Amino acid sequence: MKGRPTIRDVARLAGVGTTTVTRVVQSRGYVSEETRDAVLAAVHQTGYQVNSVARSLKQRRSFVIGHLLRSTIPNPFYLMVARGVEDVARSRGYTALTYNVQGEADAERRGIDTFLNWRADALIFTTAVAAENVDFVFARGLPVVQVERPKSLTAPVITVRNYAGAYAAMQHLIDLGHREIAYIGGLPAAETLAYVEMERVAAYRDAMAAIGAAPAEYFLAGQRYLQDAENSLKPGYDAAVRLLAAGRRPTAIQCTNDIIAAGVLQAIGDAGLRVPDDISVIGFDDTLGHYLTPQLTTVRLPAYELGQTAARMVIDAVEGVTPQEALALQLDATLVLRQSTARPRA
Amino acid sequence: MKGRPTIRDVARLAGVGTTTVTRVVQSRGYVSEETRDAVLAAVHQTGYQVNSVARSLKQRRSFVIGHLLRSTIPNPFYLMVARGVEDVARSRGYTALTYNVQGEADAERRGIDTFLNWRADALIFTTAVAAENVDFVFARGLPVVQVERPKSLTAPVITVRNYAGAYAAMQHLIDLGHREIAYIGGLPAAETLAYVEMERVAAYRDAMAAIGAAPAEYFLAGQRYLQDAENSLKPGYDAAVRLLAAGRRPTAIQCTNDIIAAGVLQAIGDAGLRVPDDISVIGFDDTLGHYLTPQLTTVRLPAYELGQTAARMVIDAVEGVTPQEALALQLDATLVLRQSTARPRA
DNA sequence: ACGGCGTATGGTAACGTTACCACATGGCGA
DNA sequence: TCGCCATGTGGTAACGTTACCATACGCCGT
Repeated sequence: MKGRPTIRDVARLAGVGTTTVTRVVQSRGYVSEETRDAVLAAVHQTGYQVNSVARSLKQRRSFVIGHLLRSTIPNPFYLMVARGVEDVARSRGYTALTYNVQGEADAERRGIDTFLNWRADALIFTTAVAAENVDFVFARGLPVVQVERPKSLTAPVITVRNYAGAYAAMQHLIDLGHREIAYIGGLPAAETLAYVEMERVAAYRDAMAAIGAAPAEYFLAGQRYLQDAENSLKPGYDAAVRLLAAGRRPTAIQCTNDIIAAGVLQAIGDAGLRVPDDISVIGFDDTLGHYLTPQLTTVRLPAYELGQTAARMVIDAVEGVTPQEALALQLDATLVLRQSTARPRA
Repeated sequence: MKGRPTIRDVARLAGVGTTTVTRVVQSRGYVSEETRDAVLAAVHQTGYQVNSVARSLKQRRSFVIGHLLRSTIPNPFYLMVARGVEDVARSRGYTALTYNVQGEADAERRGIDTFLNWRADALIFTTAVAAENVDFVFARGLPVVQVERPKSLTAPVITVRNYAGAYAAMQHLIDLGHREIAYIGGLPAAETLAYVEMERVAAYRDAMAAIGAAPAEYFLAGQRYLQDAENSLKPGYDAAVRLLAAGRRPTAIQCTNDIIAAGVLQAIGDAGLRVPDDISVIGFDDTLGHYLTPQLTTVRLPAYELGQTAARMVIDAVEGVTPQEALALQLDATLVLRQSTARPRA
């Protein structure tokens, strides 16, 4: 094996200059039809393929979109975002490459360096870990966008209308006749104003206030409860146990995500109660809802669209269609009605 | 912004030659301590970072491990494999980059081309889509390994002991006293001899034969039932409905994966029966088991270890420690006992 | 005194591509 | 007739790094 054929091999075989081969391969510039055919034949015969490394060195760009995925807990959501990014990137002639960050700021930093050193054209953070990492990239002038949870307050971001989604869920419960609705959420870390949890809680509180009911909120112990499957279930379970043991039992529970809801469902079952007959449960994110018994009414995040939009934004910026400003986009979350909600007992 | 500092900028600032800078950056070769300090200071001052593109061009390799992920259905399993790959790659000085294939042979092909053009040092297929794609890479002499489901019969592969795992599950049911055990699986596409489904079915049949019981198998309609959440649940549900309607109801159902088991659980619930009191259910893969009600007894795949081992194999091959042979490794699957299995009704 | 070796450093030609310039031809309008 | 422009093609110098020499200085053993 003596190395892959280069553009010079092709040029020699076709009896043309290397420049002409480039022109054919990139299909731009003037090339007569016969020359093109000859070159294409030579390409075919040699099995030539561009060396992206050399090309990137010369062009000082790579047509690579770096995607930094947080994915602490193995969560299908991230995979769907990645798909959206990849599909758009591909359709516009770019390659999206994913770097898994596993929720660690260090790893995120390494990922950034990797992509920077590889001259990625743009970066996408799907749930950035550290604001300074995003800022660092943004400050360099590289097109960048944050998906879902903004960390940097200056860099562009595309988020979900969590408030509206959560409010729709609450409205659904209220319309069914519920008044005693509890909320189980993660403790808002308050790192960022727009932190999703905050929006979801706010919607809950506003909805309760609108019907003149007193809120009953339960928050799980902060950051690390979503680390792995084993530990992610227990907090929701425990919270529900406490809730059910309380004097005045709520008729419905709104959860800040499907994983918590799964724990809640199990606690309710273990207490000998039934969903939705005895108590309604509503989730968020639609990561598991479909698989649970009963199937969970939940709020679906537009994961795929989030990815698509993010990719479009950065590529537009790369190509100068849109100057990269600190804009913020929002996509709708949609309430998905399934089996875990019903009218309260009379 | 006039471009990033190059090795020449650093050399000039430190008052040395470019070669010396390289030696410092790569920390190999002879460099006196003072020179090193001077260079490091210059590196620091300029904020220099290697240009991986140029380096790869010169070295004709990239220290990149290309990871082709199938991930048809958003499945946490793939994320865990990816993590294993990345952790090992990182610890050995490589970067793992992931390309999502979405179950399409075309996309897989594009991913291969991308990595080849970028001079990746090795490729990992986590559940390859097409055998010829794997063979193509293998034939080129590039280190490569298939994870979980072998497609190519010649390229190295690392799989799970599905037979043993499935047999352990069966043994568990048998030990509990079950004799009437049904099996719900995907239709073995028979593309490859080692297709996981086949091993799992074989274990089921052998276990049934061992107790002199007649097997009762239900196969779902082939390939596409695992495409998305919406459609993936129904087949298992439907199969269970038919099963329950049959004259002689089984006391236990073994499912070929957790998703099917989730559908089965729902069907059993809708039929007014209880798990595990009326009927035991056992899953496979442990992708959902934990979240379902009742928590599913299932067979856990060593996803993370699979990824780690794959990365080690290819990197060993890259570094010539091990010549890349067509070897096959197997890792153990472990039975996880949870709440969905119990003694049959007396 | 000399050769050899360990240490230390620098110059320069690649790696494979493309940007840029140079050049050639032919047709067309002034 | 001349100049200009569209078309077509090729040579060559980069892009930023590292491999491979070449060179130089001590020190040590013989």
